[in-house]
Amino acid sequence: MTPPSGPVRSPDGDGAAGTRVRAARKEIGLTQQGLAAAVQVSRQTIIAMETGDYAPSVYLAIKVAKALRSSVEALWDPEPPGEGLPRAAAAP
Amino acid sequence: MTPPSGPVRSPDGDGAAGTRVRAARKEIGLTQQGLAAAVQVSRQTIIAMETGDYAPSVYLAIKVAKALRSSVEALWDPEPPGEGLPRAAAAP
DNA sequence: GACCAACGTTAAGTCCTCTTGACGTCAAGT
DNA sequence: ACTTGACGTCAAGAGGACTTAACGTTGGTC
Repeated sequence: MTPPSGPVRSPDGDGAAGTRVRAARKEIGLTQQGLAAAVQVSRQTIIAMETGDYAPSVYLAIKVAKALRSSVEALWDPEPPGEGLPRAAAAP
Repeated sequence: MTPPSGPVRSPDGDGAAGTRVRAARKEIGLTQQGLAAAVQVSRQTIIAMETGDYAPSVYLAIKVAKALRSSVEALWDPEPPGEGLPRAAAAP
């Protein structure tokens, strides 16, 4: 069975990252428009990011994490550190 | 002038992230197929990531960074830490 | 009431991230 | 010579990340 293609998305699809982004944004007192301006995207993009199951490009995620004084892993990692050791990569 | 839409990409478009991903992969002795299997994407995706100006989704980037025992910022941040303080976000 | 800021939804369009399949090249081993 | 593994390129297709524009709702102020 062929998996659907398209950008890799959150494994659980519950929009948890969007909730964390919104919380971090409010933590530093930014509006959605303010964050949008800070990272040079449209406000619609910020709304989609906060309200939906959305997978931004890594470059946008980095800009957002910096603007929110956080890190990409803190905002988007489905398995926060301490929840389990990284899976050992298979050797060739 | 309307900017072209589509995923946010590397600001300098020089494929530097791909070079870092490849170096990190070789550092731990993985083949492209091995990394592809570890992060559950196709080998073509890994090739595109390493050889082109490519902006993976943040979720794929996190999986790759973990498999390579690194971090998203280390592999994809165009401005590594220490190159400048984060820009202060505008208050509402 | 009017006005404003902030937010959420809808729509249509452009661009790119992924997928599979196939082919070719290179290097090492037998 | 042949075989195998590793890598890079090309093609076509599906899905979605972004864009602008517009509208509606909510809450606060005057």
